[in-house]
Amino acid sequence: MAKPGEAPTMKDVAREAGVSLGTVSKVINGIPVGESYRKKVEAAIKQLDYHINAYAKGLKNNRTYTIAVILPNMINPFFGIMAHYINRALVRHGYRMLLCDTDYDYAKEQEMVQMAEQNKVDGIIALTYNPDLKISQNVRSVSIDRCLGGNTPCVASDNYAGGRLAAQKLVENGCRNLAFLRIGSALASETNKRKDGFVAACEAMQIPCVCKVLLDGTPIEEFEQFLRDNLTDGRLAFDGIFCVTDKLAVETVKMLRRMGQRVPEDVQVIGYDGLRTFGDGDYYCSTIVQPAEAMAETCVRLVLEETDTNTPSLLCLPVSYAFGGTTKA
Amino acid sequence: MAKPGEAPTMKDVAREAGVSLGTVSKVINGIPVGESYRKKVEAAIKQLDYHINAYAKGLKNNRTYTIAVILPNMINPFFGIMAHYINRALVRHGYRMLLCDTDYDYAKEQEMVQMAEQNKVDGIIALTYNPDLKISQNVRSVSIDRCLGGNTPCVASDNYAGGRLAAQKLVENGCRNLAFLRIGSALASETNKRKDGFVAACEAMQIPCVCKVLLDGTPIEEFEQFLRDNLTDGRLAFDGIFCVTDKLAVETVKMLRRMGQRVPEDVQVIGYDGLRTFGDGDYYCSTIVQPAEAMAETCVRLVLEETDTNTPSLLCLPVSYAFGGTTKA
DNA sequence: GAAATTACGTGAATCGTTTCATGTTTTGAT
DNA sequence: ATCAAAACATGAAACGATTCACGTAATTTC
Repeated sequence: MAKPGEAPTMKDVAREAGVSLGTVSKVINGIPVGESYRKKVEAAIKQLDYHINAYAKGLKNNRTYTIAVILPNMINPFFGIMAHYINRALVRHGYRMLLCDTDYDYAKEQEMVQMAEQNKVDGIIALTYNPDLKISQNVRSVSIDRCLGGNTPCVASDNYAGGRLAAQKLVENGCRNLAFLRIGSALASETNKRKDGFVAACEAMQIPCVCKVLLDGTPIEEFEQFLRDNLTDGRLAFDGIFCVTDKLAVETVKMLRRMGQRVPEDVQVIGYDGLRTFGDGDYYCSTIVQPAEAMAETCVRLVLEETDTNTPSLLCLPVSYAFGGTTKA
Repeated sequence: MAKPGEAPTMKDVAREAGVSLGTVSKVINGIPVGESYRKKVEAAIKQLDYHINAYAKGLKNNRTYTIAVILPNMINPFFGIMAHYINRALVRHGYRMLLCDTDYDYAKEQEMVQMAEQNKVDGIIALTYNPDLKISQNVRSVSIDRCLGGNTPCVASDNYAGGRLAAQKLVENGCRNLAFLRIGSALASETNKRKDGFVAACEAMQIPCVCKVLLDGTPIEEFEQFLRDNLTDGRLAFDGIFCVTDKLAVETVKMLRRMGQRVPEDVQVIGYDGLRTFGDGDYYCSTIVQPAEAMAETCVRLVLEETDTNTPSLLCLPVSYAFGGTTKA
């Protein structure tokens, strides 16, 4: 060993094994080398407990095998699930994940993108609702659920089809007066298409449909007010509600029950995301299931692959419906 | 700019600004430098859109401002919450988080520790149930909920006090026949103390208490069998159950209801963790709340601080009780 | 106003890898 | 036995940032 406290370097290994630096490098990188040499080097590596210095390697190779994943918040189970599957796919490809939880802070988010660029990550996967996020063209990037423009392809669930599916299921289950509830950013995101698909399906089926959209940050109580405004003699004007997320659906069910409505007997509710309690239990509510694993794998494939002019700028993955007790079926 | 495609280096900045490398370095690191020089350098940096290369910096400084966080699975909300607060605390200290989701795979976990060591992270925070995890003494480390020995201090909620608190609450609420349910690793972990505290409190209060412990991987149905074995004429032998996690508590409530028991009227159930739906809604069940944020901050403080011989090897943070509908209060 | 002192910018050396032109050894053919 | 070709180990240079011994210019002192 070189100095007791210091980590050994390739030079130490070379000295210990009695070979040259280049030979050690070859052994480490699996480049063919004479049998006897390889054995000597391997012995020395074990002997010194040598670990390669990823920073020196990254400096020389200009590759770090690290992908930055930027998302708003890890407490929200949907983001946790995405992070899990993205991590799994990255590890399978020999990459690591630098995870940046932005805490829904746009400034922090932009900082983290810069940090990622400085860190010379090999790519960025961003799940963000920040409309102004700027990602350098020099680094490979993929976004989830929001198109960022530039060279950044976007992976999303098929929000439009999901909206349609929600409407169809509600109508199949006997609903004749529908409502759509959404809370979120005012800006165009793929998420808006949930509404578009829902409304389009309602029109096609000639079913009346009311939309209530709140801006991010509005207290959730405004929905309760909205619902109460549509209540006459204990009867709600809607018998089917599509909520833009499972989280909102769960809140809505609570509000409805507070108002004396029975779910699903009086009103049926469908959410969007496909979340389950603890990841593997029941669904929180009847829901349109996002293909989280497929989305994660698609992101990873895109961020690692060479892009060409044929790379689509938006990839929509198919959704499905899952019964979760807040509809009749 | 040097070459069109290449990222500019400090050398390019120096040339553009007409100063030396050392001056550029000083400006970047906030070391005082003549006003006119600083301005020239700052202009050049903006002009070239220069970003420091974190790998060259890491190589030279032997510090990367990156902490590896190892946890079993990001889908489990408790781990997501811990990751969130750990990330927040790290960012506040100017550090980044390399997150390793091991998917409950011990081999992968050990690999990730090695990867972290290779990557020259400045420290490791590990939340693991692997009894044999080896962490090099050369890297600062902190564990959560399981003491790993060596130089790795452990941060945990006060599991023993939590167990006692659960027993006290159940008895306060009128229970006179208690049970403890646990599923998990056979090996000693801090988590075992939940049982110890619970049992000790029962003895102190002279309340009978039965423990049922299953090994990891056992199908959950075995608990149902256990409960049915304690059912005579529709009456369960227990009127209060403490489950080792909220997840198990939720499953247990489901089983009890399937068996025709009313919760909390016939049987009261308390879990452990303090999880809430979507992070900010209601508790899943009545529960002993782990101080996740305080634990995260303690971990970060420990992993960044210089250790000395006075550093405790185990830090237990206080827990609290939260009502979540599966007890009478 | 000259010498001494301070202030500060400079650039070569360094961190631990990888790469490639070079040199040495081995192999095989004649 | 000799030589050409192939095979393969060698180590200096390079990646980009930091540091520190050095040199130059500005300031102070008597």
